[in-house]
Amino acid sequence: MRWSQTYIPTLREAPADAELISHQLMLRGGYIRKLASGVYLYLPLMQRVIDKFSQIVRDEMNAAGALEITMSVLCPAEIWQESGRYETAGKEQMRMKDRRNHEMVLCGTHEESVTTLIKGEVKSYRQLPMNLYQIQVKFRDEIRPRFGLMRGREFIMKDAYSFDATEESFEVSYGKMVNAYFNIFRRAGIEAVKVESDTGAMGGKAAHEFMFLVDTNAGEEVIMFCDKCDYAANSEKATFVDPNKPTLDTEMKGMETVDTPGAATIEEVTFFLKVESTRLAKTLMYMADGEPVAAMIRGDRDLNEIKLKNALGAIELEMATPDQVQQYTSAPVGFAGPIGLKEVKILVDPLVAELKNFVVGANENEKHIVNVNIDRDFKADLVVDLSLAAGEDGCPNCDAGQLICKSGIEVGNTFMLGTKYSDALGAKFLDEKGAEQLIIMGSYGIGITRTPQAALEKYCDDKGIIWPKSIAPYLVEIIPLKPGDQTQMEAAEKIYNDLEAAGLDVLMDDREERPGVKFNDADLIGLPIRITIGDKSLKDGNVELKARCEKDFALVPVGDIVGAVKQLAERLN
RNA sequence: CGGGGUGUGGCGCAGUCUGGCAGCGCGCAUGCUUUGGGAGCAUGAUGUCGGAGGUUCAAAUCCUCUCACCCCGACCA
Repeated sequence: MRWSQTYIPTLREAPADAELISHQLMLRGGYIRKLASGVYLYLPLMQRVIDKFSQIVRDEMNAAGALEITMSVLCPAEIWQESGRYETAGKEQMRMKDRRNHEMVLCGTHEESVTTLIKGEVKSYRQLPMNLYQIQVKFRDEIRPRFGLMRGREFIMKDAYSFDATEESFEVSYGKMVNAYFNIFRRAGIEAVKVESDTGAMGGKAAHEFMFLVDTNAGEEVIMFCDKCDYAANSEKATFVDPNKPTLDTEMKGMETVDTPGAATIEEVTFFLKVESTRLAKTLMYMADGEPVAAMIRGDRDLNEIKLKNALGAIELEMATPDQVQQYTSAPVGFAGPIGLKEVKILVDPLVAELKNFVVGANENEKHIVNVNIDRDFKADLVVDLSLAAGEDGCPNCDAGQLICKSGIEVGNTFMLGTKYSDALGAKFLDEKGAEQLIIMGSYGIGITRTPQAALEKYCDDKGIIWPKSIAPYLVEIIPLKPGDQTQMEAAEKIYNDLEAAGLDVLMDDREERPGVKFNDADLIGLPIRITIGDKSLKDGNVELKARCEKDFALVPVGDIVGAVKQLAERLN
């Protein structure tokens, strides 16, 4: 492709509303433009990136035995109502009515559609296993779209769905997908790690996420890693071994209400009462689907709202407002406790449940109660892990390990759905014995538009993008410094034709621009290899061959360029 | 939804406090010169100042309402 024949509108300055480096580079490099909040247009370079990454995904999915199909973005609301997700998806779901006033959904994922398809087709265990996938646009009315393609309201996703007759067969299917994912990200030049994750609104029994680890503030997820073993989990999901176990009293002491004037926070109370924060239980008031809930966490720990939400089976969970706290505890924020609470469900973290003689709020302004003991002084409705794992916590998987926090961008996910959707929508088959069984399902996503942008958080420098070669829009950029010069252009055309004939993707900057402009644009759009054709080296029959990620260039005779380019590409990421 | 902020030519911004000709840099067009890391000179085009209403002799500027966009939080299949 010649620069003059395509459309690469580079910008000297990034539009002011782009925060992330990757977002700025996408805009400045002429890859994308914004149409509305969370809605982007993909320009020619981006389209090529999408095509290249999609092709890698396609190759590996096909190699794993999955079949490509295309399902409609539109879906009748009824099957979402049947699966129950019409409720749980809530405002996240784009909806519309057709001209007959029929409710339709603009899908953000396709479990309902694909399960409806399968239920009409699969009748026998002989037809299983099966895996169907598509690469298609998705709609999610994100509460807060941001970071360009990282969190849009419309985006492209590869979504796959597996169908199996038995658990054993499902394990194999799931393993194939996990394996395919590692291949995909490796081939795309992106190092992704697999971590345990919460299942969220997808439901099912377990899930994993594939994370691209970054040092920038683009990481929307916090991942906990063990420094000794291979344990890795999203912080939403991570469990841990408590490293700060307090020494426990042997006997229960008598409960006593004490004045704690001005002491509402954990720090203030520990200072005032001169007790360790590990001997104090904080009681956090939440509203779960409109019902008040008290969650008790040891003073030194933070609550994991996902764990709380899951323990309650709640759809909506939010912290109680100060007014609600006053209403349910008869005290201002800071003095809530479990004793005397009425009509409030009490959930207690195990680290609190094991304590003896601990401190809680008294549900009375400026008062706390000391020497409180669970069961004797109050009853928990449920004792369940509610604590957020933190750095330096013990690893839940091995003895010696400590957890470490890292920031990551989710580029893929895999869900063990079990029979949630087949049950809800009635997708059954007959097994060998002629007995009716529910199909066991999995679903598997990869962000086609998100992943390349995520990669840019790492693959860039102060001049611009440095694409991994397999998802770069072109492999090579040729820069004839003087397009008006006949000798230079002859060399440029020969190189251009030779490279194209060798099947390599080439972009030639044939614009009548000054060298500085071309060099800067080349660095900005970030093609892996640059060939500069100028008088300096051409007088000896050479051109300059340079990798975007390296500082030095090599002189290569015009006739040897194809081999030299291939050789250079070989050692680039 | 709560908190903070921004809307002025394609992009980046000044002007708003204190009402008085709508400006600057880049980009764009034409010409000449220039040509190995974002050229110089000259000439030129491009704006319903986000929108609606109001105050005023006069509104980008003051008031009211509204819309869009960004950041933090909640949310995230």
